[in-house]
Amino acid sequence: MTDFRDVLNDEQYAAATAEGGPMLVLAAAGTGKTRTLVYRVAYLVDQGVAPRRILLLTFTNRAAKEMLDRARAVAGEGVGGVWGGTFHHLANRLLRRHAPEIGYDRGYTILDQDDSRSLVSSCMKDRKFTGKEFPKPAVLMSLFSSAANTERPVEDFVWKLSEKSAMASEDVALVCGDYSARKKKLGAMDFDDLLVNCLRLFRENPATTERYREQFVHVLVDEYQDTNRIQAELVGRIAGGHRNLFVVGDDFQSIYSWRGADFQNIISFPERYPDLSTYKLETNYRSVPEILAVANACIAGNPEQFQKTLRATRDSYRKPAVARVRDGQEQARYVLEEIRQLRRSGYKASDIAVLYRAHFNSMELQMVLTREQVPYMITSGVRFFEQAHIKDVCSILRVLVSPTDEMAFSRLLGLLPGVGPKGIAKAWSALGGVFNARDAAHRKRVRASLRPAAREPWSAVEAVLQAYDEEDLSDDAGEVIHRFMEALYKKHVMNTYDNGPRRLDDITELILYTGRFESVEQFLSDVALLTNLDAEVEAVANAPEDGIRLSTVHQAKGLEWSAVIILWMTDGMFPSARTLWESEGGEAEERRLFYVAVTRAKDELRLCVPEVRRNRDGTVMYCSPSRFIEELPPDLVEDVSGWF
DNA sequence: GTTTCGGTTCTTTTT
DNA sequence: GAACCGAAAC
Repeated sequence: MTDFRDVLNDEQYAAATAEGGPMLVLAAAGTGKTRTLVYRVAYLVDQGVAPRRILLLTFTNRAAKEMLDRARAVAGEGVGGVWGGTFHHLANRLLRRHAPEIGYDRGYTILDQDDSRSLVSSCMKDRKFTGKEFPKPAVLMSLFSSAANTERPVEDFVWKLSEKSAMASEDVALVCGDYSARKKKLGAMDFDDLLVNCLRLFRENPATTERYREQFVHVLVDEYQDTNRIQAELVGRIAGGHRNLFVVGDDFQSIYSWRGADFQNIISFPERYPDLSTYKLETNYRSVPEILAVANACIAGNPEQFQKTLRATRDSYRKPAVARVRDGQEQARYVLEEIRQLRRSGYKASDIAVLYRAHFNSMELQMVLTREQVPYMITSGVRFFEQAHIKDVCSILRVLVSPTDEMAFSRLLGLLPGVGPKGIAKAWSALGGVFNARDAAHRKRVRASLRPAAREPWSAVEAVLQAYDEEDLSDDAGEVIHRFMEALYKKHVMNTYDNGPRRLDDITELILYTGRFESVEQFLSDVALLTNLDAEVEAVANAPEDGIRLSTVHQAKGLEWSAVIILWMTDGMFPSARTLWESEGGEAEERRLFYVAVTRAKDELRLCVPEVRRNRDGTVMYCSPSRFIEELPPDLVEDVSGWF
């Protein structure tokens, strides 16, 4: 058995082996937060707590998996029984069991962002809110989400719409109501519904609540500063019995308020739990002192935070560099040159990351890296599981599992040649709003409603649907997808996309990925909740060659690299102009985001400051350097401008 | 009457 | 890219 004292410092040890009750661990960046959580889990298992009575809530599935894997290495196989995952996963798991208690069917489908958006779009069209003067569906969607996550009426958020918007606040509420009704009719929940409904379950059903309160003797929450109000209440209720609530977080790294996260949750934690014990982790093992000096300086001015100062343990090295470049092109060339330099001095490609505020910030760099054949990895704006081709092949599974899933049906039928919106609507009404793909009569009815040119390809799809029962494929999602690909989809991809082969590779990956699921239902239930980071873990594991990592700062949270280059440090980009005017605490949050970016770096840090931004029409826009650069004491950084 | 195709415009952050 | 719009093609 491991002696925890040998592997943890005093701060970490105190937290990991504490007795119980409410506990707040304030863990600054790079101070071994994950390590502490891992050993906390291992310690509890070691102490004889049954793993199934431990609940570990994390921000991503990747984090949960990593922690449990590491805890297993310390405390043995028993750790496998710990409940670990994201809030959405927990909610989904509970609702699959208890949905009927709040008036839902157990087999509800989960709408991902893409599905939600098109459903909102369809609601807007029904009310004739179409045209340039109306907000985009995605914008309305975000209002609905804000309302759901704060439990306030949607009218409270219409101020976020542009003043030119033609939508009155009653109209917004109307569409919001329609959207909820449509979801109910489809038997579907969006991401927010999962949380909201899970909370409803707890509020309305004391018996169920009691059952889980009893089960979970210990509740551990990672990244507590990024929980929203619903999540905080969920945690509070579920841990309300045994009151062993262990929350870990860093208010400096709260960067999700636009998604409803309320860092008051962590700030006011001591008031809500007066009997808590607090632990601070401030010893940083990751970064050289010069990088920590920049991190400490940039965050110091933010209001309302727990005072923490990163203490360095590593030896002095070089100062972070600020490179003032002309424009995006020059920035890309600078980054390329720096990457080559770092490689020459011995860093592996996978030791280097380029971080930025928004995905489109990396376009120029991507072009340069591609041209120069520098391998790189990127998780783009579109999530793996929301790409068109992935959703296309999943639609046949969805149709098999849920007869009321109109969205999947539309998607599937739209793949047939010569079938568009009208053809789909005709078929759906011929079916009377229910398509049971496993019923031969239903399949025939679809066939009859199709125009002749589409019937032949539909027969091929029918054969796949038929085989589902006949050959009992309900435990093999991969096989269904494979057959569908052969029957129809391969041809479709090759005719539709110029990067067809790559998309087919993705699908092959997906088929492999289905192997870990026991049934089509289980696969579908999980797939909507998988993030691109989760998918990427697989991709990276399978990739023979490593590359430079390109990432948004948000996606880089929790990760670290030897060398980090940050792009577009200009006012308007970083901090983002929109955030500044859209929300009150915008600047403070952007500053925390910058803090997160800086603290990803172990040895080398470069900050790029372009002077101008080129618009599409060729005009240039002058940019002032980011206020985050300007407010740094000049002696903390080295100016390397003019290297060219 | 429908579907498809080609051109144009825009791009914050994510479970 | 992908969403949207108008025009060509079926």
